[in-house]
This record gives sequence, C-alpha cells and structure tokens, in this order.
Amino acid sequence: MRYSHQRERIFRAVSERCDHPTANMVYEQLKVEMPRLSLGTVYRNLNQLADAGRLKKIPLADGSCRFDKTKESHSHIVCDECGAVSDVHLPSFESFEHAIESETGYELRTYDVVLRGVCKDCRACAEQAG
Amino acid sequence: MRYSHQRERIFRAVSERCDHPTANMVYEQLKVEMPRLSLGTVYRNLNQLADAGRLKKIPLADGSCRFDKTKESHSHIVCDECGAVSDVHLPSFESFEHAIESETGYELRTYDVVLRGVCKDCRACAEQAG
DNA sequence: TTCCTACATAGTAACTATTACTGTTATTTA
DNA sequence: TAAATAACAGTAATAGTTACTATGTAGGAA
Repeated sequence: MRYSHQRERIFRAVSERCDHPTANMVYEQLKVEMPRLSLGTVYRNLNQLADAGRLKKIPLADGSCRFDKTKESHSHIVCDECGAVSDVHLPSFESFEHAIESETGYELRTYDVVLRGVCKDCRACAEQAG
Repeated sequence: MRYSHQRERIFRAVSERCDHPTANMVYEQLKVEMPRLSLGTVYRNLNQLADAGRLKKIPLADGSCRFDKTKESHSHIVCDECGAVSDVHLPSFESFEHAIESETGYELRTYDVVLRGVCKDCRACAEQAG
C-alpha cells in the first residue's frame, strides 16, 4: 500500500471526527480543500484502510456504511430518529465463542452488534412536541 | 392489513424454508407457480409482514436483507465464504440494557447481532483444497 | 347480490450506496 | 532520472430496494 496524499487526508478526516461519518460525509468535508477529490477515491481508500485495520467499517441496517477510528473494541448504537451513531461498550463474546462454534459448526471470525434506539436529543424533541 | 393471496404465499414461503431467504430468493421460488408475481410485491409484503411482526428482517453487512420466520428470539451467523445464514442463540442483552442506556443516553429499542465466520462445509472444502 | 372504495397488484422507472472502468498522474525503486 | 506500477479523477455501471401509475380485487354497505 503506497502513500498518497488523498489516503492520508481521508484517514485523518475519519480519525479526527467522532460522528462515524459515511463515505459521502468524508467526501463533502474534504472536497472543500481538495476540489478534485472524487467520491470513488474516498470509497476505495476507506475500504483499503478498513482492510488494513487502520479504520473500522460499520455496516448499518439501512444498507449504508459508517467508518470509525479503531481504538479498543466497541459496538455502536444508532438513533432510529436522526440516524446518529454513538459508541457503546458491550461485554465481549469471547467467553461464549466456543459454545457458539459448537452450536453452529461455524468457525467464528468476527461479529457486528448494532443496537438501535432513540438518542437523548430526539427524546427531548418528542417530549416537547407531544 | 387486508388479505391477499400473494401476501399469504410470500409469508408461507419464508415460514417453510430454513435458509433465511432474500426477497429475490422468495420471488424466484414463487414465480414458478405465480408467473405474474412481481418483485416489488415481494419486497412490499416482506416489509409489511416484518413491520407487523409476522416475519423478522435481518439486514446484513453487504447491504442485502434476509427474512426469517419469527420464533423465539435468536441471532444469526453468516458464512464469509458462501453467504449461508444460520441461527444462533446468544444470551440476551436484557441484563445490561440499563447500563447501556445510562452510558449512551439512548432509549434502547432493539438490536441486531450478526456474527460472521466460516461454515462447516466451506471449512471442509478449504481443507481439501489446501 | 351488486356496487363502492380503499388497499393491493404488476410493470416499470427511479433512487441510493457502492463498485468498476478508462485514461491520466504520482509514488517508488533501481 | 526513468521505468514500473499503484493511485487518481471522472464517468458509467451495478445491486438492492423503493416509488409511481394504471389496473385489479377484497370486503363491507346498500
């Protein structure tokens, strides 16, 4: 994986924000300073960075993907109202990994947990409205 | 929700098979006997049935969706090689629901857990090959 | 039983998120 | 510095799904 200015900026953009951006959000942010940047480049690099383990890819129920800086392992919770994505720490599955493997016959590689709910802001809105 | 022949057949098709079919798999199965069935009808009905709680919708990491009969609550494991989807029983999150809510400020509604690994068949293939 | 109306359908077009293709540009290494 | 090759921008294509429109059907009221 060879160096490129675009890749580095894309990596930094995701690392520096906390809202788990989509490819398009990264694109919108960067194209202000890099008008020739293309959306395909953003997708390609996000996936390469995820494959290389430098970023984490979070596929959501609606078919879109979010990207996150990799720090210690954690899961995500999505607001059903506004779509915000926040971090959440869950106990790991490691302790029942073996049980899962013998139940299913699968060799377990990884898992995605996406919780869904309503965030504080949206609950506040709902209360005011109703 | 009014009765329709199509809806009933779509429901039965999912209920009677164990491979967590996609909308398209249901469509392919039924159009043999119902040549005028349209894919849009399958999608619409699967989503309505899921909304009504008669089926469960399982959104996968690749952006596609699988549908499953609803029985007792369970999660799913997907084979990274062949895409097969199997059932798996996990301890529920109920016990830490409160902790999650206070950590995140979200009101928890539901969660999707999708495990990923390699199924027995694909591991057998890999062993033979390599 | 017949008529009415709302919901359902088939067929098609559109949409969203993403990936692939093509010719050009830039990084690396020799 | 020059050749090889990975990455780029721009565009076209794809997959999965949803929306639209005209026609058909379920199911209750007359």
